[in-house]
Amino acid sequence: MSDLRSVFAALSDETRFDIVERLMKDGELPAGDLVSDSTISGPAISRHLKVLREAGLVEQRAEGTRRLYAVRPQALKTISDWTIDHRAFWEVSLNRMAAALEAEEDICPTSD
Amino acid sequence: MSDLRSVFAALSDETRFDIVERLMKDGELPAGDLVSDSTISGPAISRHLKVLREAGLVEQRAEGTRRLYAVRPQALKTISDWTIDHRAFWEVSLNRMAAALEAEEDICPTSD
DNA sequence: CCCTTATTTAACAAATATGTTAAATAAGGT
DNA sequence: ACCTTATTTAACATATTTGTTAAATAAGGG
Repeated sequence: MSDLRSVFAALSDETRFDIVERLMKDGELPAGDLVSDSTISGPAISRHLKVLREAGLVEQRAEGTRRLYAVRPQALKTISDWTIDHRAFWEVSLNRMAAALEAEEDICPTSD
Repeated sequence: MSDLRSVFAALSDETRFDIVERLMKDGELPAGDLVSDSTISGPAISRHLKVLREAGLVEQRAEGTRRLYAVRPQALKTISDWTIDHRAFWEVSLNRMAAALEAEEDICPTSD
């Protein structure tokens, strides 16, 4: 799977999305902390972390018996770059829509 | 599923990702054109289009017997906004990594 | 060396996703 | 009304995903 698509696949799952947001907020955390936060089992979290690792969304570092996980900023940049690559399409479209809305207001103004 | 996560889920599939890129490149297209471009069956494409619609990634417009599909720019903006919301995390991290790399170069310079 | 803690792997069941073909629906032309 | 074209829905098989519990692995302490 392409880098970008596997990143999207990884983030489409709620558990994994929450893990990524948590790691961005709190920084590097041991797997155990992510398990305690979650309602699902350790093995399930462990497999989610593997999916995130394989998608390049997180990296793992050993410290004694613990495994510390952190978000790889490059993965976020990959997504950002994709939106930027297509900005010409969507930003222009949104502006045009806003303008059309304004023009409509002139014809049939609302309370605000 | 949250808006953002269902957008990610929709884009994690290659067929759907390709459809979205095609529609951004060429603009509004009838379902039939998307079928002819693809190696998979009409019904399969039709179901992919439904997933994209339900995720808010595309919108459908009827014109006679044809159904014209187009990417909804808001969906792209939703993704862009998410990366921007977290830019403080990933951009700073990347800069720090670049700086660390530079510092290392000073200690053990390479051929370039 | 054994015990505890931290984490992953294995084995399996249930749910979800994706493709296929055949049938249904809808619009338009003759 | 009937036929053609465009698209979707239905029914079904298969593959993938995701959760569970039990067992395996790895590091460190006594």
